[in-house]
Formats: sequence, C-alpha cells, structure tokens
Amino acid sequence: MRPISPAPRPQLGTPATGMAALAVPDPCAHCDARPVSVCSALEEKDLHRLAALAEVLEVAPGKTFIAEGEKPEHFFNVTGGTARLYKLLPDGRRQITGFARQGHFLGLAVGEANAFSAEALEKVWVCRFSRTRLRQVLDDFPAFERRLLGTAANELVAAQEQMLLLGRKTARERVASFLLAQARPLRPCDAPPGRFHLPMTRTDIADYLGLTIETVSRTMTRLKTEKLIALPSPAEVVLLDRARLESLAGGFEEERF
Amino acid sequence: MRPISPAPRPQLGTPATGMAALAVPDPCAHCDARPVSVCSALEEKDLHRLAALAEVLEVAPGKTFIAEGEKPEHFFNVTGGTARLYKLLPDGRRQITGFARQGHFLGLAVGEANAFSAEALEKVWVCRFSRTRLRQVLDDFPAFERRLLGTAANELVAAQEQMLLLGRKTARERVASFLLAQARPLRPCDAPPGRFHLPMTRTDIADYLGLTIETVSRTMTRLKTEKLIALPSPAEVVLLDRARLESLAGGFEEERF
DNA sequence: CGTTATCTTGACGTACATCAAATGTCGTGG
DNA sequence: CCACGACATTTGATGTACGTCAAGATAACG
Repeated sequence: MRPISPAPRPQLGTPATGMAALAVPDPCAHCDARPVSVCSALEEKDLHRLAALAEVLEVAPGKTFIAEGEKPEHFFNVTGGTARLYKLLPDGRRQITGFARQGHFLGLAVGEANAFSAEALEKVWVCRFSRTRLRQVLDDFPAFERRLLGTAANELVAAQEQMLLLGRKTARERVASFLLAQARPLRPCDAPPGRFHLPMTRTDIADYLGLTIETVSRTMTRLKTEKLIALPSPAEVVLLDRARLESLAGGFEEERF
Repeated sequence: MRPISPAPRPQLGTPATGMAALAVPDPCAHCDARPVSVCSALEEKDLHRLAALAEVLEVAPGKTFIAEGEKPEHFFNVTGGTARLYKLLPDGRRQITGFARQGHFLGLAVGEANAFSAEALEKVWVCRFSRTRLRQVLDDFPAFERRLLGTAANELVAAQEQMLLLGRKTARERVASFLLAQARPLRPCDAPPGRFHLPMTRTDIADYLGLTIETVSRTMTRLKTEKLIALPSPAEVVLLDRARLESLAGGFEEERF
C-alpha cells in the first residue's frame, strides 16, 4: 500500500485562533517582501491602493489559513516564514504540492473551492486581500495582472518539474532534487548558499517527494556517508558536492565504480 | 529501477517536415474551437486582430511542435486532435505532464526555454502565434490576459491534482482517475460520455501515470473483469460503474468482501 | 531532567518493475 | 479476400526499490 502519513486533519485557523492581525502603518511602503513579490508590479505612487486593501496577519505554526474545498474568499501574499501547501485523500494520505516562502502569491485558483490547504510550518506573515476588492484594483493595473500571469506560468513550470520527479525519479534523485531546490535563493540572481536550514520535518519532505519518512531518512544518511552532503543537525544541511548532486537530481546515469 | 520507456528522442517538426500551413480565409470567424478557447475572450468585432496573427497549421502524428529546452518563439492554440506534453530525463525516462486537446493554450511558460515538449499524438491542428506579436495584442485587450490567467490557474489546479495522483495514489486509483478524466467533456456543462476513444497508447498512459505499460494493462484488465469498465477494443472504453470508479479514483477505502 | 516528538536504523513484506513470450490488431500487397 | 509483417497489448514468472513494522537514538522543551 501507499504510505499514510499520520497527518492531523486540518484545523482551520480563524482570526481568533492562530491568526493575529497586526496594525501596521503604510504596510507596503517598507515591506521587505516587495522586491520578490507581485506587488513590485505597482509603482511607488500606486502602492497605497494595495496598502488600503492589505491586512497584515501573523499565522501561528500549525495553523491552516487556506482550507481545501472551502470557498476562496482571499488572496494571500507570504511576506515571511514558510507554509506547506497540500492535498489530502479521504484516508489521510497527504501530498504536499509545494512550500510557500517569502514572495509567494496564493489563491490564484479560480472556481468554487480551494484546490489545496495552506498551513504555517513556522510562524508565517501574510498579506491578506479580499478577492473581490483586489479584483477591482487588478482591473486598474494591467501590469499587475500581467505579473500575476508570469508567476502563474512559473508555478506551472515548477509543477511540471515536480510531476517528472514524482512520476519518474528514484528516491535518491528526488532527495537530491529537493535539497538543491531548497538551496535556491529567493532571487535567482543571488548565489545559492552552500549551507541552509530546513524549516520542514522529514514527514513534510516525505509527503512532498511521494516517499516515506524512513526512505527520506535513509537516503539522506546515504548521501551523508557518500560525502555529498553533511548534516550538522537533522535540519541543517551543507552541500559538499553540488556538481554530483546536480547530476544525480538531473537523472544522469549513476557513475559506476 | 524506475521504468525507462522506449520513447524515441524528439524529432523537431519544421514546416518542411510534418507541419503544413493551411491557407484559411478568416480562420477565427468560423473556428469551432473558439467557444472552448481563450479566443472567446475577444469580441466578434476584435477577432480580426487575432486572425491577422494566426497561422493555421496541421501537425502530422508523431511530430514535435514544441521542443523542451528550446527558446520559445510561439504560442499555440490546439483547435483539433490531441498532443502529448512531456519532459525527458537524460536516460530516456519520460513523464507526460498532460494531453492537450481542443481549446488548450500552449506556451505560457516564461523564461529562456520551453519547459516541455509537445508532440502530435494523432493529426493535430494548431493556431500558431508569434510571441512578440501576440504580446502586443494582449496589451490592447486586458480581457484576453485575464482569460489567460484563468486558464493558467485551472492548469495549476490540474497539475496539483496530478501531483497527488503521482505521489500518493495506487496504480488502481491512478488508472481509475485517468479514465474518468478522459471521459470528461471539453465544456464542463456537457454530460460526460459513458463510452469514448483513447487516442493515446498504453505507453503514453503509463508515462502519464508514472507506471509501466504492463501495470497499466494489468490494471485495466482487472477493472474489466470486475465489471467496472468494458474494453470493446484496447482503445475503446466503456464506463460500466462510474460511481465505484469515482470512489476508487478519489482514494476512498476499497470495499472489503 | 523526565517527557515527548522527531529522527534514525534494522528486519521484513509487497506493489509494482523487469524480463520474456504469447496474442491480438492493423495496414499492405499479392 | 487473405497472408504477412510490424507493432501494440496482454499475460506470466520473477526481481527489487521502497513501504511497513518495530525498536532505539537524538533532539526539543517545560
């Protein structure tokens, strides 16, 4: 059988439980997520239009701020922290479809129901926008809509890459791909760090890669013994041989000895 | 090891090989793909703007009209036939990320290179647009861009559903999901047919579902012996018990006997 | 420092892959 | 119309990568 993660059923975070609204004066003007967000499509002078709609919220770890199947009322922009996006099967099997970091725009999905749930992995900050009201702003700024289309296209590319991973890569290739993706900086122009922190648990990684925690753990320790990576602690990763990891992740033939 | 399909390396279709330009007067005006395409975002009176850019092409079966890794020069709109969209690993493992049918818009991916290849499964008709020139038309019609965003969002939802399938569903659940998806009509309002034709081979199905042809075949014959489907011929499918197929596809507990 | 959750490691099981061969299916030409 | 070849599909026997079950070992925390 397929693995069933002991993932708890989602508990919806409401403003009363786990989501605190922060009173921030002129939030967009000095938002450090702006350069990596769709918001940068707006000029400085138009920023107040956005700021007027934005509710700045803090989501506590473990709290769900988007629930699969519910009617989507808001758009979100993640300004800090990391969230997991996932879908569940009725028996509890979970597939994490992505992790949302700073700059990630959520809630594009049209239609009657959210296609996935979003849950704070660690403390998360989001800007929340009413769908209907943001819709109006969008109509006034075609550049914003164009930017949104660009991010959607990028996400589509990432989704296709993930399908290749889930459908055709081995556990080793999946873990290598994952680690390299985690090492990718927010802005592509920046150099990727050789050492970084994993905010998610092994269970999250497993549910993202279509594996079990045991397989993830075993694969990581094997990469460690082969000196491709180091693990100062379970959540700290050091990439020791990026070239071989890249070749592994890309699905190149394993070199024989 | 993961399965390696004997998928031939892509051979790029050029106008000289496998892609025939058709001289069609006023192509958009009586295009039967329009109601299900992004083109319907334009009003009748503006349609000539689009028609002026559209090249109507016929792609022969097996010909590639988008090549992964190449610089994207065009957008495509599929007006007839079916194409497979896929990614390859260097050793030939293939993941089909989707099948493009009538109304499917291709080439959204921004960036330097196509994220996937597209190949005609059977004879395919496409409208081809120069990227730069369509870009200009898009600027004049925000409704068109909005519609594009809508389709991108829909594709994203489909991609997430497919990740759930690839990461967490059993072979049985995958095949059931696939058959039900194939039975879905082009316009959601239409009733789904109980009997339909599969334009793709078992190899295509396997590469789409992250399985091997043997597993696909075995799973289909098992569904047949269990009277959930009938297969008058390998490519003809009849859904005999849609309810149980839906429950299987949705990942509900298998009923015990 | 217990207590508890997370991670690692080992022994074993299984769903699906692989290898191999039989059986359609279909277009082509005699 | 039928024989033939090429290829797609089905079916069977066997292998294995990864899942499951079960302890331990670490790390996190009040």
